Amino acid sequence: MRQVPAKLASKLYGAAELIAERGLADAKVDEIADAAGIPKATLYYYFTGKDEVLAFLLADMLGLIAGEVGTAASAPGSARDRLESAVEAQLAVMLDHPAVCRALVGDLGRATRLPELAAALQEAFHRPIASLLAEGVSDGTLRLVEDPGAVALSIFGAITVTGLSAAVDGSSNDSAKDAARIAASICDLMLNGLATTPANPEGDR
Amino acid sequence: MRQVPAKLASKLYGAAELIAERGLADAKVDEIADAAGIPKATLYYYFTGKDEVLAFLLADMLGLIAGEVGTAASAPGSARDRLESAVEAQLAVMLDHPAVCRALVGDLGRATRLPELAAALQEAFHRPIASLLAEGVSDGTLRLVEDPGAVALSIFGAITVTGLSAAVDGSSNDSAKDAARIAASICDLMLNGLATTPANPEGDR
Amino acid sequence: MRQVPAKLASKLYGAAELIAERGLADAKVDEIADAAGIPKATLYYYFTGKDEVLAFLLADMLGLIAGEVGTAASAPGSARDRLESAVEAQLAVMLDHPAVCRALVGDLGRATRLPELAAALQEAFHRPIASLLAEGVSDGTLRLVEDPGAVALSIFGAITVTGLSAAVDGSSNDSAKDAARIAASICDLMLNGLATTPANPEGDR
Amino acid sequence: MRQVPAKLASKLYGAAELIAERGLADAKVDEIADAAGIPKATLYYYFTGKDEVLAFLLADMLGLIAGEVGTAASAPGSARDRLESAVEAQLAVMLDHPAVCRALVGDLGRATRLPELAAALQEAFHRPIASLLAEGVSDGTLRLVEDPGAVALSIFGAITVTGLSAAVDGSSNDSAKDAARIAASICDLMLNGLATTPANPEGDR
DNA sequence: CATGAATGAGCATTCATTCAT
DNA sequence: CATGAATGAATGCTCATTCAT
Repeated sequence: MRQVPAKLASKLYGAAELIAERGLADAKVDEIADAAGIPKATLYYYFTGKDEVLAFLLADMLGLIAGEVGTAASAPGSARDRLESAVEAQLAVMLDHPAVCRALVGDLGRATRLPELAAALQEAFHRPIASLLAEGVSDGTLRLVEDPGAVALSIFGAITVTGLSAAVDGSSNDSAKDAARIAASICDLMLNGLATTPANPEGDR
Repeated sequence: MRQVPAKLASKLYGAAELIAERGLADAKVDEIADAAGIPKATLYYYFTGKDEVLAFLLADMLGLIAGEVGTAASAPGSARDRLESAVEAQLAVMLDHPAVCRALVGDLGRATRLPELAAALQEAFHRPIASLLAEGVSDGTLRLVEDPGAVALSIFGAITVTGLSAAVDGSSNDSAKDAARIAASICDLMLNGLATTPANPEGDR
Repeated sequence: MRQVPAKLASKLYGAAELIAERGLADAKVDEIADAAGIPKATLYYYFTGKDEVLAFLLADMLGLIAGEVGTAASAPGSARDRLESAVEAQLAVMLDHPAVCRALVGDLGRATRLPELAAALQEAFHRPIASLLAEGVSDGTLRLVEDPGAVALSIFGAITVTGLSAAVDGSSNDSAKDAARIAASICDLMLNGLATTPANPEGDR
Repeated sequence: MRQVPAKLASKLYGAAELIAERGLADAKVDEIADAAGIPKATLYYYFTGKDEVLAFLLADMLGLIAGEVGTAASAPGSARDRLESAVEAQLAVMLDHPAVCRALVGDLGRATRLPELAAALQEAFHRPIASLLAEGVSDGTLRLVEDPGAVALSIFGAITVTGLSAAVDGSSNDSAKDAARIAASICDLMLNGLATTPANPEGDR
């Protein structure tokens, strides 16, 4: 895989919608090239095959997301506040790039099959949350739970599915506002819970 | 698509693992037929094509899941208790059929593309939760949230992603126990939240 | 091939239109069965295979035609008069059964490949004409030509192509009248020729 | 269907014999490709399917025939002489390309189904004859008949069937001589008729 | 006798990839 | 450096035929 020129990379994003629509496996190289507006053979000049094209696209997208979330997560403030920022950042980036997001999550199943992709997903989405949970326990702004891994996964799932749903829906056109609203809902749920009575001291079950 | 005999349906489940492993697009019809132990042409006698085979499998699985979750959700007891039962039921059925579940979520992207499947998913997973949330507000066991749709989606996401993760992992062999443990974690999170201080009265942001 | 019940035979004629439309090779057994209104497997009860079904249909049709033409050709009268009757009979039967005729002639190419069919065609269409030409020379009503075979073939071709054209066209609904009119044209041509000056005695070349 | 390179076109003629022998429906794409000496996939690069390959071949052949016949028909001389030339030209080209001719007539049934092909046939064979008949009336070398369309069709049929018969037979190896001999027979018939007595003035029937 | 269900064997078509220019 | 033309290797699907009932 040669150094991909920025111009080509940006053109390739034009294919994200296609991938979101058809799925990775069903997106033909011809279609990807057409959607990107470049000759098919040119793809093969820069990439060694279809999979590499897709890997490049996904990696690029994930890098973007990881960056934004990472920034929010490492800002100053309490872990709890930063968790809220990170949730919002994650939703914001998903709603900003709905096609990319659909392509990514739509072929989530591939994560099961491509370890590399699974790791990148973990890095971009899951780890920041897990870290913030731990930090929250340290700085006293979040309580200690029994199975932090499951909780991080739950939060990740809540964000991802809610974000995907909004991305697929696509009816709104103020994505920043949507992200803020949804993030508020999720954070309210995750922080305050739904119970009308405080948890009894003996545990929940 | 002809009426599929029960015997054939059950044989087809033998192909779920394959689909989970390879993904639908990469699972050759020959392989599916082999995995199910039936001649390829017989598949085409009952289904109009590869996609219909998958659609049948997914629909069948979703029906199963919907049944189990529905039973839990409509048992006697407070809505809050039933929510906990439903979460556990959902996780239990996911862990009971890990291959099916992986196939389902693995091709989740298809849900974006097949409205029919999206509707079935909604029916099996999402709606029971949404209903219980509303009932909880009525019977006073769950508090009223601002955006119940987003909350239901979040819970659905938490369960699904956590369940998928456990299904993919597959290291344990007491799935019922796993389901109970994970369900407890999720419910603790969803009911009690993570905040160390009660939500301030002005709202969280 | 079992004795074919008359009822079945008549039903099979319902498939002639289909064969005319699609061609023999492209008419699927399923389609033939559907067109005839009988179960596909029943065809296989009476016939050993697709080809036999087709052979039966074609043979039956040709038998019909041969009979009508034969009757006209063996009526009393001069050979020349009987030639005219035979031409008209042939056209009449073609226009009476346009689908059969199209199926038969449309797959004329098959005659090249199925010797049996070629022989039957010869018998039904070509031989009566050749015989009448010879008889006409004997009874003095038709002149002797140099290559009687070529002439018989020419007449056969003129009738067949003209009849096929009319059968395909299908715009008229008085087939008997059409047949008479076309037959008159052909006979006028074949008997009197187009030359404005009599043939010179040395022959045409 | 892309622009077909001349080289490819000429190679495809190598498959005409095969199509003539087997018929289009029974000629496998593999066999056609083999007979033409090109990879199967290359056929699909230029044509959208098997049918288009045949359509191209037939159209190409018909173009050839139309050219030769057109030349003969537009030479100087009386219409009657040119009719004789055209008949001979048509037979000559049929006997020169027996495989093509057999393929053409063999799938003549297709003409019933492909309007495009029917039009091309009309153009190549039928129209020149019809024109010459009309011109013959004008220049006084051919008499006026009642139904010129039927007569043109009859002549076309006579030539085609006779030519096909000779092409299928294929026993001779001096095709030019054969064409001349058959053409003479047909022209003798068409010009002078078979009647031993002149047509009676009241018409033939 | 007749037929619904099932299938073996084959085939048209697709598509990722190569490579000469 | 970029690409139009060409193709090898699969693969989804069809369809004539069988057979238990």
